[in-house]
Amino acid sequence: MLIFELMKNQNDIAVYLNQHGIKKTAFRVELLDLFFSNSSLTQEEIKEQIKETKNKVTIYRALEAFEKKGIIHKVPDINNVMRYALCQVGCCSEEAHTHNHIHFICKSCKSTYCIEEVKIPNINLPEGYQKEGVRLTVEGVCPRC
Amino acid sequence: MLIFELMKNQNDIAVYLNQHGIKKTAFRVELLDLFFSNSSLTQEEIKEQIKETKNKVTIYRALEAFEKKGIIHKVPDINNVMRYALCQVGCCSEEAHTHNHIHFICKSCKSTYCIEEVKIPNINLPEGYQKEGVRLTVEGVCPRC
DNA sequence: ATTACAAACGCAACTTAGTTGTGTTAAAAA
DNA sequence: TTTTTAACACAACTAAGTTGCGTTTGTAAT
Ligand SMILES: [Mn+2]
Ligand SMILES: [Mn+2]
Ligand SMILES: [Zn+2]
Ligand SMILES: [Zn+2]
Repeated sequence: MLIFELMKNQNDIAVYLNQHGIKKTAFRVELLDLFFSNSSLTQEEIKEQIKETKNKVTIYRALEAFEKKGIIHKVPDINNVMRYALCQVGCCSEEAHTHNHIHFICKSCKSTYCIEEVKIPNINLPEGYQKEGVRLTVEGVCPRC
Repeated sequence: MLIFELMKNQNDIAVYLNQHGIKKTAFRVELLDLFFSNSSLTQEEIKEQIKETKNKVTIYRALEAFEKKGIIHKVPDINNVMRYALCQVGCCSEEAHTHNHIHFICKSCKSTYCIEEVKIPNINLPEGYQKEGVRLTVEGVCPRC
């Protein structure tokens, strides 16, 4: 289920935040709202589009809180800049992030997509390696470009 | 074939650099030599261990040259810091990097390994996505830890 | 409604990765 | 030996991300 099917208005967003133990400040409501219309965001892009604050620290601390509560997750960019994207509803929580989808980065428009339809295949490592997490990123051209 | 089987002494290293159109300066010989004894290196780690220069720019430009010539390749770190590792002999060149192995990052000792034995599986993307490159990174604990 | 507490905010100051330009040095080709 | 060009060093810069601290504000208890 996609999260934005649940979010009809600002009030729903505030409730969603409260359910995750996050206070509904004007900025954090606006930030979560912004994630509904963007497949992924960098701190920079957020600063450009958000009205409620221009403070980098405030943005980073909100992102940190959202991630810890299982609302968003990190996606490494093509240039090693961190991007952030929504988690599926019910997928992640304060206890653990459980998604195992791949990420697609468009070389043309620089968008980053969470491709839920494509799961990360099982990887068999050589003797002695203990696997704890896997990241799989595909680069190329997205359908819109 | 592993590159360090070929490199018996400093002179072999110099020849190898020249074959790739890179001048044999004391620093670049020392740098290439350093890669033989390290599974991967960051700019920072290089600066700590190299005697011939402490200049960040010199290091970055050497890494850039090595990568362009197909001698080393980039590996994104767990914290989005770039690491660098040797390419297999005959695998890559000035024309193209052709490796498709996975990378393993040890959470304990922070080492990054190129695991040549494990190839990146084929990924089938949804309609409309054009694949150009794939990165697969596994995090966990390495055999030595 | 008032109060009390913790979460969130804003500001300043900092660290570190990575880049760009320019003049100088030195390796290799002519 | 001379010429060419890659490589180097230095300074100055951009941008990501972090830390500490005093202030403000949301929320829940009284
Ligand atoms: Mn994702
Ligand atoms: Mn590798
Ligand atoms: Zn695109
Ligand atoms: Zn290890």
